[in-house]
Amino acid sequence: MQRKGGYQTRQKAVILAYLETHPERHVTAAELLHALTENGTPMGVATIYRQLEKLEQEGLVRRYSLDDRGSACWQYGGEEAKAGTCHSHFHLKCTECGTLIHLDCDHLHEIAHHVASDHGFCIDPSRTVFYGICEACRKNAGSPDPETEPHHDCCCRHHKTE
Amino acid sequence: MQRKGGYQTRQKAVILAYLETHPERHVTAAELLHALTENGTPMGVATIYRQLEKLEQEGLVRRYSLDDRGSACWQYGGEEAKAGTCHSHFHLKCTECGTLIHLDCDHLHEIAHHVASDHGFCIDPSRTVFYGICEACRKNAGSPDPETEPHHDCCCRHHKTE
DNA sequence: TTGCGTGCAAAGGTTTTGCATGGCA
DNA sequence: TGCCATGCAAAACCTTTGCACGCAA
Repeated sequence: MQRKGGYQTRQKAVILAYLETHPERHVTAAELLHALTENGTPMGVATIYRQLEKLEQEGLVRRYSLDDRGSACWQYGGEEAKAGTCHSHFHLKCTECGTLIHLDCDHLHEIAHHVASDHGFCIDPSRTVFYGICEACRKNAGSPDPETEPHHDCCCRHHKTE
Repeated sequence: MQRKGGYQTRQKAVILAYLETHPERHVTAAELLHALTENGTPMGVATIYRQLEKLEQEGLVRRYSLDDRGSACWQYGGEEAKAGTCHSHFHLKCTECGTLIHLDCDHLHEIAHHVASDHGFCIDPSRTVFYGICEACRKNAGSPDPETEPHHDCCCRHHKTE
């Protein structure tokens, strides 16, 4: 195995370490810059972008475009992070309040299979984000919509972050 | 009904006309700028963004964030465009070649229902894009992956654009 | 006439790039 | 020693904003 990942530098180690210790977070370049500066290990913005790109190519981190517009963000977890945090499930993002819901649900995996087998398209769950309105915001908006009222009889796990 | 849409200006009409005549396209602000300039009806970038924002608020056009990063794009079709082009189905975007696939599939609508009823989250199909690898690119990459080889026994309609 | 819409240019934020220097192997 | 990585600053992009003027109603 030759030069997998190029040179070993302090900057690369620090970035990876940060992402590793926050496996559930989707971090933007700006947040990373800020966090590492406070961390006592400041570095240039260019370095952050360049290293994130490399780490992504190595399969150690994933890049997302969660914000409707604006900045991209990254998260630890590739093939080598089997213990798995977010690469196996889907994300739901509320366009109202911005809440990000992690949803690990068999129904959704079924869909991915269907699309792959019947439409020839391999969905990448780690890059796909469902946009819509979350439960809380729908209730705040005063449109409970009984037909879609949750009845919580599903075994699927889901939790929120950010 | 008062001032629905404010003043009637040449610029607004031209933008809307362009989107109306290309209902299947997802157009970026830059493309619009270029097209309208060639069209003989040039206008400032700021006007384009401002009008697109208004048209979106009026429900006449939809805003998407299709590109992994970079620019947003817009498409004709809101509540008033019932004949419907893209607001009722899902989009699959190939991260390899950029192809955008429009997929109108019952399985997917079923999923949306499941997520709504069991997880309390109302998915907005018009804003949700599935990322992954399309059939053509998977074959080019030389990884046919027999388990997910398409067998085309699905009645769902799908077509490509852009 | 009133005030929204327009155009231009400047400013905003995110990401990329050029170039000289620094540091890993 | 040979390159790759870094840092800084400038540039590239997309989008928004300020301001004076134009135009719809």
